[in-house]
Amino acid sequence: MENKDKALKFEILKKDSKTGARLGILHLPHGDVETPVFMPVGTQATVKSMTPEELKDNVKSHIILSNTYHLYLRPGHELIKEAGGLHKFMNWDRNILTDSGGFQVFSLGDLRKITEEGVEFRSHIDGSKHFISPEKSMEIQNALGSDIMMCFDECAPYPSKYEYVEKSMQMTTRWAARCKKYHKNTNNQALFGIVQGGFYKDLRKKSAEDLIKLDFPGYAIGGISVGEPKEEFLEILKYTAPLLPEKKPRYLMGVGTPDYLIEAAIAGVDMCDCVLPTRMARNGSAMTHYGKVNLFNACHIHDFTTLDKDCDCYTCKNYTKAYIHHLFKTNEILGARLLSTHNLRFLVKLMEDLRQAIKDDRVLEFREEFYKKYGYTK
RNA sequence: GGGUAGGUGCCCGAGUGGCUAAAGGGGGCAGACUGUAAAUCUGUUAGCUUACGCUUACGAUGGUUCGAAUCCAUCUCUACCCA
Repeated sequence: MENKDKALKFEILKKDSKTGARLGILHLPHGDVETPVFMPVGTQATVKSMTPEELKDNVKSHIILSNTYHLYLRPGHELIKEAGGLHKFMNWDRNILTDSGGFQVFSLGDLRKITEEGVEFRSHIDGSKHFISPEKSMEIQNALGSDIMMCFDECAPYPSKYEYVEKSMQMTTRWAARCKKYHKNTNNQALFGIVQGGFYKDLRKKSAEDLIKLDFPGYAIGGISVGEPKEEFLEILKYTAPLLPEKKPRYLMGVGTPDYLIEAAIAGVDMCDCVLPTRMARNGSAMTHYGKVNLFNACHIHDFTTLDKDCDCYTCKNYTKAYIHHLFKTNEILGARLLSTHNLRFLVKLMEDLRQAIKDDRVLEFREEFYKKYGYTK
């Protein structure tokens, strides 16, 4: 089953006996990554408000995301190539996964026009017109030099009609073949395929089967967590993950609440990413073992306790809720930084704990304990 | 002492006869955020009531009018200018 891609080797160390969860290591050009893993998102060559040192020392992250579309627009992939690649440009010597720009096809709404050839965008910055094809996305990601690249795909909105999703999924598969064909730097960059098919099981199955024929070193589940109810999310997640090759890494795109991460791992997913921890942080909310905490709320004015007594992060070791509340009330940027540190560490640590639970073969117990504390009724 | 401009809801501020419980900011209180068009967005912010609604409200008092934050008179306070 070894394919010719040298950039990635995936090793599965252990499987949980009662769930689909697995413990693994991604061997990548910029070091090993233990899985299941949560990957912080740094769209514009920066995980907002965090330095790479903080990501290493405080968050303890080994892989982050960045974005093709954004970096293509600014500063331009040629400039990043000139800088010596994205790692050097942003001073991050661990792994980087780049999204293909496919999600922008979804999120930019009426700023774009999709054809078989590719997608015509109007820049969200200045309105200028741009065209990204599967080949162009590969060219950009090659120039960026990320360790894992993503195929250019279309992420269908929720809800969407069957006929639309079917056509969209088929095009995504054709685009995947074109990506695969164009991408030559397989020794240094692993290219993942993305399963689409919305919330229709037969389409998910078809998408997975066709992509597997193309033989990618890893597979992502896209088009999920786009506003659907949790039951539908779980249904499609549990259905889709096992369709993907057992021995290859599975990446669930765009998932970042603690419960979704746990459910994803249990379904057999190895990698997740999300903007949620950093965005929530900038907007004043913290994820904690005891549920969500909004630091803007007046109940923290005199609260000189720490954010989360079970957290080992820099913020929780050094600061009180009263202080962080004050920082947000006064619009001080340090508030966003401290909460970003905490939220990212919280999710990275959640995955560390989950990995330990897999080692100890007690994933379901771990989930129950976590949910009980967090306040989930499930 | 004289003159001028003003006093609007927690604050700033629009409003010059009915569509005004009163625009818009700010502040306060809450909510949302899931491959980042997000340090963003949404709701709410006189009192009573589940609600219909009722009661108090635009410095004070009195008046004109079917009807006044808006017009008139007096008083009062503030700012600036002149003595």
